[in-house]
Amino acid sequence: MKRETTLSQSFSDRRLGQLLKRHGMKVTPIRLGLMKLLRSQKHLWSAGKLHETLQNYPELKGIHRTTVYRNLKQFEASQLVRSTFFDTRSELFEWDAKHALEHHHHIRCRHCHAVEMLDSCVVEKYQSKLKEKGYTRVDHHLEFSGICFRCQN
Amino acid sequence: MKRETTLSQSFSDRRLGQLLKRHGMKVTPIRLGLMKLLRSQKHLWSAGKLHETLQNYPELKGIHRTTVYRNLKQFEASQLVRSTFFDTRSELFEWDAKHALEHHHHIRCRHCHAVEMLDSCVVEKYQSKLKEKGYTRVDHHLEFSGICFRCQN
DNA sequence: GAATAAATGCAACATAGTTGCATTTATGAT
DNA sequence: ATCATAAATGCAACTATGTTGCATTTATTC
Repeated sequence: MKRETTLSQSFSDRRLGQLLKRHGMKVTPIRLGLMKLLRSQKHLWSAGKLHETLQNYPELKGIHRTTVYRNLKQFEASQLVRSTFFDTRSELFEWDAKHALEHHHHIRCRHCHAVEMLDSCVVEKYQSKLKEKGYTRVDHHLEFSGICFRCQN
Repeated sequence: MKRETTLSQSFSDRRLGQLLKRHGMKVTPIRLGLMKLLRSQKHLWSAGKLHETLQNYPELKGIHRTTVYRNLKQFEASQLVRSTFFDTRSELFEWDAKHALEHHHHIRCRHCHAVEMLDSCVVEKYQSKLKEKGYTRVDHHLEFSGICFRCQN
């Protein structure tokens, strides 16, 4: 058991390490841990939750919040993650190392806070109208919320 | 001059006071000041900006942040204001005492931060699709940004 | 294995907002 | 008009989220 875990981890680490180097970042245990968490869950980690969860890795216990924030900023600059926000106070990050995620939005359950990814965007076409109003580089932020089927009373 | 100002103020105060009472709130100078600011500008005040601006009224100098936050919460509960947020960290409030504002969104200039109100919503229809996915009470948050014509280099 | 540039930890700070509690004020009843 | 009372306000402290400068440690390159 120990062997498999180690093996698969080191295989994974190698690929993630390459990714970091390709973007001019050094390969550190914290970065690898962050990447694994971000990648493991389809979407949307907050910096706080990532920091908290990393403490479960014994070798990463005690790492500093600041480091998590700084690494997330770098990941974002290198487009390894994208960020968004709901009406929570914190920025949320999702893994997109392969730039494979098309422009999309999410719906979050206001009860259990589960997030689901949505595949289309109804807004993009509308943006041309805003350009007619004189705006350039128009962008938008759109997120949905509701009560998911699991949480219907 | 003094007379007109006082007169118009007291007329305005009376109407605003009625509004407060109708919603079970006492009529206080701070509340009247907040309402006037919110009402005076078409849209979107932050709590901080409201607090700062109220200090210009000599009779309101020194009021406490907490009071502004609490009053805004109450206004929101009474639907005298609506709140939204962009990617700024703070919640923004807009006056809607008459519930006359139809569901709408805004576009904000990423350079000068000016906000313009938009009159239509392309998203509402789409929400029925989300209900088909099992979500109830579906809502959305949508805001646009761009560079307005005044800020094109 | 040493040099060096980057990453991390740490303390301090910033911003936005909240909470409990004591004091003050607005209001309705007398 | 005054009083009782509930609500509003001020204040201090606290929370959450994030940032910055600087000293120390670590990953990488030679």
